[in-house]
Amino acid sequence: MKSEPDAFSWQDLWDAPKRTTFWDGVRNYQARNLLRDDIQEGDGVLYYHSRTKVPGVVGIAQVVQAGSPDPTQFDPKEPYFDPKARREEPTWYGVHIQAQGPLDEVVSLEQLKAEPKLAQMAVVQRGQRLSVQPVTAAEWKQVLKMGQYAGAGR
DNA sequence: GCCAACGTTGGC
DNA sequence: GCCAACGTTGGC
Repeated sequence: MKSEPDAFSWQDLWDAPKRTTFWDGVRNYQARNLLRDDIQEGDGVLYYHSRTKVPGVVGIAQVVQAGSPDPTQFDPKEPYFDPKARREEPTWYGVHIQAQGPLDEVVSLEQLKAEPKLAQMAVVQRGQRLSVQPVTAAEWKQVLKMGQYAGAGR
């Protein structure tokens, strides 16, 4: 999952109540499908900082509740308000995620691109802009290894 | 249903 | 701040 640290950083998630937040505001259909249909409770999350000096994976989170309707689509005061969204059949979804722990070493986009094992990873593909992207089990392991991830709760 | 115009994303 | 990439919009 990509976030711009100016908007909501890894530290913001870490400092949040129960280190948990609802990942809302996604307004892209491909990403919506992932949030609504594919992402399951218990899935691991690579937390990625974009539009920063060194973009890359900074921490590990976990999905603690699978997809549910994103309330901001119904609220005219919200920047993510969608006048076409209907409550009977919500257009946009989000998931609840909880921070597990920071990587010992940030794994930069540059490193991701340089690692042959990650050549197929979504985030290194040209023109890839989705804010939520799939990660395979092998990619997950490799990124944690590169980040010297030492486990949760620190 | 085509496609130009426009808006957004995000690395650089 | 630039601009390539790509999604969306809307006229026709």
